[in-house]
Amino acid sequence: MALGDLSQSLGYRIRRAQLWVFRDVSQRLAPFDISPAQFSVLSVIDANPGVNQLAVAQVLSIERAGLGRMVDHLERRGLATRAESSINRRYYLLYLTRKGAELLGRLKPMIAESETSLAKKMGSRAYKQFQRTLSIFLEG
Amino acid sequence: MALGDLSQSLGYRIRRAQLWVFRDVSQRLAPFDISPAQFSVLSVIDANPGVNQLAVAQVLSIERAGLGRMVDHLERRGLATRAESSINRRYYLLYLTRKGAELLGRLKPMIAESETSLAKKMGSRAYKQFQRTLSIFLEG
DNA sequence: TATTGTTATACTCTATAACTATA
DNA sequence: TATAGTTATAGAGTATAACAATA
Repeated sequence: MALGDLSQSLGYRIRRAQLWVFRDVSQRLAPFDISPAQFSVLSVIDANPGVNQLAVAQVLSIERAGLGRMVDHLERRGLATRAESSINRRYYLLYLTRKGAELLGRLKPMIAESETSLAKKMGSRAYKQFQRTLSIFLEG
Repeated sequence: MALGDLSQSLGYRIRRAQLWVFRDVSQRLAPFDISPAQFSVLSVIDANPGVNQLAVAQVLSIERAGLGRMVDHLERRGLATRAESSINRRYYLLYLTRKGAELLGRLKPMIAESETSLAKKMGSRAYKQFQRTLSIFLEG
């Protein structure tokens, strides 16, 4: 069985690598009922307490409408809160609750394990070079 | 604005790289009303005339149910056909129609352009090393 | 006028299970 | 019993536009 043109496509290989990572991360986070996307939002709020929704959507390069629903979900689970801004009343200031911060603390080792398994699969030398090269995709 | 834990995650960078590639490919294929996933199926059928659906799903690492619907769609558009197997009547033998083969011929240069833009963004040296390293994700 | 967030809609993907027909 | 394919369903992700409130 041949992949045809796909076998020469780096874009397709990146897609397959991403699927591998996504499945690995999903399995490790499943016991906590957290998706990779939810982890990413918790991480950004944790790193930027009081951030507003649009800024989170922009740094993650996702749509604000989808992020709003994600925050609804995190709020319903008691992991994050929306506070009103006294400076700009269009903003919601996002914070992790204590419960959210505690959960994130337990998720971090799972993500670290996933990174380790990825480094093992790729080889640590390639892992480091990839880190450098792929940083260009974090903007835009 | 900080990404928090994500900034140290290669898995997340791979995700962002994949999003970049996906958007680039989608834009280039949009004039033909073809998605990246549809292109991948056309490529595999082209490279393996008479292949059955399960084999296509397996080589692309996707679900057979989803692939069935994709083939429905390609068949309705006159790009692929299902033929009955005289050897094993559970099989559908998949082929590109002439129209499908002609379309694929016009899509290939678009994908090649996307690969070029990716190589330019990453640097050709990294592009080549990535090709080698990421081949491990093509199985399983 | 432009920005932040919400709502609604629709489409795609993904995952699962149950079903058929064939082997 | 196992395999190839279909059908149905539900959930998640994505994209869009229209809208309200605020700047």
